[in-house]
Amino acid sequence: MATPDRAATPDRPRVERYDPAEIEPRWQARWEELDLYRTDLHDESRPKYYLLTMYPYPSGDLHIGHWYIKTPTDAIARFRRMHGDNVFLPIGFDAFGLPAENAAIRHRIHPVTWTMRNIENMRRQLRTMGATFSWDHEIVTCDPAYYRWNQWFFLRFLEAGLAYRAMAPVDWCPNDGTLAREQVEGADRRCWRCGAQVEKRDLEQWFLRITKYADELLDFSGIDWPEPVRIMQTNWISRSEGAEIVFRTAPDDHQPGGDQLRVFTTRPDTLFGATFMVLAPEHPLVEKLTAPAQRAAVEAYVQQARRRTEIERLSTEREKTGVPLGADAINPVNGERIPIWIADYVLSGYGTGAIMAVPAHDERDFAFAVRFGLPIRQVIAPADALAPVAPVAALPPGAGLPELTEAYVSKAESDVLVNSGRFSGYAAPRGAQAIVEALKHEGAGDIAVSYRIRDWLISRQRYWGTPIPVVYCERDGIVPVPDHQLPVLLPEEVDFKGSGESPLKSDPTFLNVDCPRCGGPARRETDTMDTFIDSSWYWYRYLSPHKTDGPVDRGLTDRWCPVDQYTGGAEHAVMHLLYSRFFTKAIADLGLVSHREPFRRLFNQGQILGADGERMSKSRGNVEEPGPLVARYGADTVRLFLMFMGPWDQGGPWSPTGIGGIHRFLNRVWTIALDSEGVEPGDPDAGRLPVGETYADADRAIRMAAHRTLRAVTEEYADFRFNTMVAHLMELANLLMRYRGTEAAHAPAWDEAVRLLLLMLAPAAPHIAEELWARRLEAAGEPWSSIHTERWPEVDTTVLAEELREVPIQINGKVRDRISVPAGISELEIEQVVLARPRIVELLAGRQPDRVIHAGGRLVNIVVRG
RNA sequence: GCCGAAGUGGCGGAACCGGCAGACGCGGCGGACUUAAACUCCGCUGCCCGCGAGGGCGUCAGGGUUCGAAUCCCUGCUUCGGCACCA
Repeated sequence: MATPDRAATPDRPRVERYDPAEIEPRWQARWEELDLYRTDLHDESRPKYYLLTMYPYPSGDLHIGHWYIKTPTDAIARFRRMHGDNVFLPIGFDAFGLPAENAAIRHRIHPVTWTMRNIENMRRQLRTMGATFSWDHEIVTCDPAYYRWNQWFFLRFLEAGLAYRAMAPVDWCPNDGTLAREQVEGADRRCWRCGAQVEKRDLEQWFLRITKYADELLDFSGIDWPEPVRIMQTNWISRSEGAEIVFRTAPDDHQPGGDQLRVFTTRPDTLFGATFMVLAPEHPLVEKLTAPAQRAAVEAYVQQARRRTEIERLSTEREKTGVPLGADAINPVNGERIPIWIADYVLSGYGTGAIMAVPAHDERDFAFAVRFGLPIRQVIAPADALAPVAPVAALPPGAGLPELTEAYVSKAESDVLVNSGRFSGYAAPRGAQAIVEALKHEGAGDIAVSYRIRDWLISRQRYWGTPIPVVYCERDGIVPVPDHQLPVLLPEEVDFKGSGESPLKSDPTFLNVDCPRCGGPARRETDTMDTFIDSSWYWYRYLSPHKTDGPVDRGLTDRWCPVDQYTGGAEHAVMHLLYSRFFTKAIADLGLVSHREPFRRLFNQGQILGADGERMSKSRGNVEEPGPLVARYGADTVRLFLMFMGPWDQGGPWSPTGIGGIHRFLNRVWTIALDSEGVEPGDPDAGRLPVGETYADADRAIRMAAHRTLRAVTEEYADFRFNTMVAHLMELANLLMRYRGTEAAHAPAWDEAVRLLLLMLAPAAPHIAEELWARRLEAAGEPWSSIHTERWPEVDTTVLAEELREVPIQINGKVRDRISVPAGISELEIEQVVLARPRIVELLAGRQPDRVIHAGGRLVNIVVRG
């Protein structure tokens, strides 16, 4: 601890030491008592600033990672407030989800109890950060007052055709039923509880039609988001343009043929090179087209594909597998019969679940053809391969082309079609166009767009989530729950043994209901919603958390949205942020909000890892708690240390090494502010101005340093560069420390520098800044007012204009000398001074400079030969 | 495999537009204060040569552009993040 009292002399009173444990709770209580940070959402006299930080999952304890995320966000809020903005910084809890349910199964504790206990704990811990959250707007997503609106949105989506039901595979354990992704463990995919082999099973589930907005979601104009996030979302959506082509099955001994087989291709120009077709094993026509002789092999393959672990299926290294159906398809462009195969490298979920295989021009098809001895026909060639032979169209098949040893995959516009009937000789892009037009004429194809993104599967076969508000009536089928019956409450008395089915099925009073339409017997939907639904609109609810006649307050969302700044982890770059954008667009189309993008600016902060470099988690035992550090150094030190560690978007492994340096810095600030007269007995030069410096020099140096620091720090806060911001404050403090006890410490410049230092420190280390501010006011006999309601100071540019600039002088790019020049001196003048310097004259040794380069007055480089 | 980010002292990192490499902090060394220790304060601290003034070498490796490159370009290596047979 600092012991400035060591410097006490009989004439001067002892100065108390810096004691964060006393200061911090006192100010936190005071701020709360004064409602200092309550945001008046209806105050229109100031510009609004909606600052959103991703709401935490209430895992139980706040770890150092939460501080790393939230603390700089709080500094931003305070910084904006000091600029006169009306800042809204809400907080809440992402309270639904699997961990609560797992706790229920493992420890026989109800998810409600577990969750609410954790939230209580985290609320208390969050307050120790000294952050300015608007607690009066808190939301908790497992509260029926919140999730009823999930249900309400779902019903609106259902009406609008944005929600629908379809079959989809889930991970299924024979003992424990449906499993979430985290419940499937290990490379061989075993159940987390019983260890049984997990398989895929098809269930009817609910989807939201996010694909309807695919094109709009690719458009990021008007929002300021990090490039990597935009790229990730763009890749996730993956729009590809091409054609859909209709093949027909050929008649044979077993079936009459004529069935349509639609394929999507980005390369219709390669149609003549299609030598076989491949269907996904799940393709609906597989059953019908399979020849009796192939039936056993096909069924075995389909079975195998279903059981295959994801790891295997995802491996691109794996050798291609597949089975012929024993049926043929007819190529619409030339009437050629080609065999139909099934193979798991064709995905049922993308395009049409079927492809035309063009082995000459697709690596995967090439590998497959080689493996199974299927023909490979080159139909695209680089222009120069054919140059000597003309006309191309007259060539016999394959003439002049070397045999392919690998697929020729090229997007060169100069490529030419060969072996393609009347299209031979066309340049590839024109060939593609011509072939599609020809197909279109015959109703056998058209241009088409395909997306990688799938509709959003929101059904979860779990308890701890929002019940999906529909019932299944024996007579009326799917019936939505009417609005006035919302919320459909989660029943409390359910069975968490976790065996087989959703706990919701174990409660007959929940399960069995009267049909809202006919009053007859009906069964409730027992699936709950993906928790990403909760987080897809929570920032709207923050504005009016207690509203009962609708999910959002139109007046407030119009005024406060879109969110000005969103901060959160990059792990949400795709799912959460894409779903949120979708939700906003969807509810804009429903007329509920009047903007189409939720977050104007996004910043991804990095992640703090455990000391072992791994993600912090209880199971790894590498969770770092801030509690002991706060107890030892205080919240301000911990806040500042987290900001100082490195760039905020970088994160990294946790190490408290160096936190003492921050604490020493705050001690120095304390000393500077309260004990400017004191001198350090350990410093031989203490109390004396540096050699050769006059009082006026010192005064100017202090003023200059303060304003230079202010200029830098202001920019650094605005750009979230907190690490260098802290470094600049340290530099200023170090400089002031040198003048402590000298006559310069009595001057107005000193006083102003201290004042600026405290104001600049206030957003980052709010408690110590407030304490020292209060003491200054008291010493000056002025009434107290909080430093956090002060205006951010202005840089005095006239001070900076007096600055002397040090200019390095290089000879052939190496620094050999330096001179001090006043700002505004001309290049010619500089050059004259430079060339007269004894050291430069000596080093030039009579040689004439070839060139003298001036880098905007920042540097001089003399270029000389030899 | 593809897409993205990044490689700088013993460590975290700084250098924002191509212009002083290593700010600031940690650690280390030396010193002051102290009966002593802790605390605090002061000085030094990239590597090599030199008593010194000073010089040489240095930003993952190799090449290039430039008066000048950590920064731009090419090739390669390593690490991290995302996606992963998307027709």
